Amino acid sequence: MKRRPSGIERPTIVDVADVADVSRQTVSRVLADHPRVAPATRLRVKEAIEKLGYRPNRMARALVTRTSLTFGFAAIDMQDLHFGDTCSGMQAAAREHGYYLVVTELDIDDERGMGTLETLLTLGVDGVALFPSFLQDSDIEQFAATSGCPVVVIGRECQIPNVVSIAMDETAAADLVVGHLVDRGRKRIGILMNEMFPEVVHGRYVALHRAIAHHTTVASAPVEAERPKISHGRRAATTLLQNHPDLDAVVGFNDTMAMGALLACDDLGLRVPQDVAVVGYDGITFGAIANPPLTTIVQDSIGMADAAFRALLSRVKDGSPPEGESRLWQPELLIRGSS
Amino acid sequence: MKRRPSGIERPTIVDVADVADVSRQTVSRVLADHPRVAPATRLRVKEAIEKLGYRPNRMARALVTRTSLTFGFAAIDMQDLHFGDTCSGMQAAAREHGYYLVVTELDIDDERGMGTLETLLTLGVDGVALFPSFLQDSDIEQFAATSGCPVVVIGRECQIPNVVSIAMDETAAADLVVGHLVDRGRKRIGILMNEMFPEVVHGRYVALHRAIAHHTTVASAPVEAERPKISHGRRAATTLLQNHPDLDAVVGFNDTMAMGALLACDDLGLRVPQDVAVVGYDGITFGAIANPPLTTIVQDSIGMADAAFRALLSRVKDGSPPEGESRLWQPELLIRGSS
DNA sequence: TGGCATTATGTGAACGTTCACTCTAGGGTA
DNA sequence: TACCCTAGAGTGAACGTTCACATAATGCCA
Repeated sequence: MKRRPSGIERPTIVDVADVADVSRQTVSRVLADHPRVAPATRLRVKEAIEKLGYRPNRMARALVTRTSLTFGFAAIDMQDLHFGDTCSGMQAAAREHGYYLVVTELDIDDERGMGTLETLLTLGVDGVALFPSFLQDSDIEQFAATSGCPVVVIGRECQIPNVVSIAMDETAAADLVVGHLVDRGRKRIGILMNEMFPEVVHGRYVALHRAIAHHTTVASAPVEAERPKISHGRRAATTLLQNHPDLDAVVGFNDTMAMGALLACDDLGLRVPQDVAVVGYDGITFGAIANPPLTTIVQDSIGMADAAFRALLSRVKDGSPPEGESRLWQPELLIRGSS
Repeated sequence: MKRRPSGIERPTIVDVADVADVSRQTVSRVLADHPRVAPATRLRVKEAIEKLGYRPNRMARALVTRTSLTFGFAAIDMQDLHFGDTCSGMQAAAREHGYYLVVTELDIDDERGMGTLETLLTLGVDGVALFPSFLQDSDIEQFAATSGCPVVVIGRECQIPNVVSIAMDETAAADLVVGHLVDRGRKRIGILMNEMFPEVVHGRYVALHRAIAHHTTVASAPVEAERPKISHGRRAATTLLQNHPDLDAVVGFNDTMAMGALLACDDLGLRVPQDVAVVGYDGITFGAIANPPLTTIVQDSIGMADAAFRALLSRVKDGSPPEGESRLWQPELLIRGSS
């Protein structure tokens, strides 16, 4: 009696072996480009593979090798504009090295998102990239310790044993932003913060505060926190500007919030950049069509994605972290019309 | 001698069985919520699972059941703004049903993208969703036939045996757009087309042409085709408007191109909407902050993603397509300042 | 008591692959 | 001839799970 539930039967290595009249081990050797196969045999096997349309079963292979040539990529939010760049970049790097990327969205509702990560493990990934994970450092640390596979955190600096973090230099970015604003004569800067995922947000928050204290005569900056969406940014900026009429600059946690701030300025009859300068983070394309075009901090998403992949790969290969694993990525300031 | 290459040993079902002092089959039954397990035994097993932190190995399970509870989601472009919505929606639906989604980006460079799809199969997915696939119908047909798993195409209507397509009603959308423009007194409409992926684009192209021929006195509309990016849209719109000074409306293939058209109008000193009306497709958030805010066609991405998942699921479960599989999704017109 | 369901649990094989090892034929060297 | 080496190919076991079947214990009824 057949067990196979339905559908087409995909050929197995044994089918190939039968057709080529060799053992399955020989087929396996051809697949792995093992040198000790006679040229004639190799040819016969390759023909059989072609003829049957055989594709090796990665699951069976992973079961015995304990290596799936697959990395997991766990993101908070696939609608995030960075996600696409980073994920594409990692996919490209992975493909180049014969790896496969399994992408998943962490479930925020799930208690601390750990459940989804565990499921990723049951899939047999060899390593995991967390795209700016909202998980707490302690959770990541525990996961890294018990998962038995390398872990990389992208987009957020963190000091966790055995975890590589690929992140932008927030201090440098804040210096660029605040320095630029001060150069343009701004004296009083307000901040639009992301109220979600404190673990992710904190570094930028602190860096901006420090830079403002350092570059301006005012020791602290007023802050309004909301979700990182246009409408929320608009609301937060309205509140901020109404409560602090002396502000002559607003820095958004990201471009989306900053674009909300542009709308808020319009609502309040404030001219940008004459009355208020607005700066964002991320360098999203749509910043260019904002009115006025948005000044923003850009980072090398693709390069960071590539580094993340290489970090995982080198960990898997020889267990050691790659060179310069914790170097911070330098941001650039893209000056446009809003400042 | 140990084989395990490195890292933590994850407990297996046998470890659990040892601790709970039962057979592995009993553990398996507890995992599957099989009724024929004594309550006391069930409790003991669950405690052992908890104590060891055991997670079943999906690959081993998939090997024997020939079912991985995993669907593949293949996208052209993860930076596409629809991608996030659709993918999130499918993930949510999948998670709800105990399924897992493996997301991958099709490699355009790869000869017709088939290689990536094949790799997806070696991962053992139970079904595949193609997010608006640039693959040719014949390739999809062949893939559906040889893969032995259900295939769904999202975002593009196609008539392929055994393939469910989840798509918006392009005819209705074109009628909405053109009808609206004609209502506002527009007489001469130009089209900004996507030059990439003819298979994906064709339906919208034809529908718009038909609607224009039907609603206006002009039998045909001038078309300019470029890549669906802001800068390309700007260039295409400039060309279009310069070559056809009589145009009083421009329809963009998507919001991104339409936003390029807004810039082009600004470049050419044309007022929107007084001189030229501009309409896009997709309803992306940033359309709201364009200047003026962009009129656009919106579709229910989440609902479509959900339907795509259910289509795959019902195929896997009983081999039959779900009810009303090929119904088209109705678009809505979101009227804003640009028309 | 015998007979027969019914419930709870265990056993061997299988899924498709690779690993560690064995076997064979042929050639070179002393 | 006797010996060892090497290239080429094969064999059984293992990876971690579930399936189909077998077994043991229990309850019920005649």
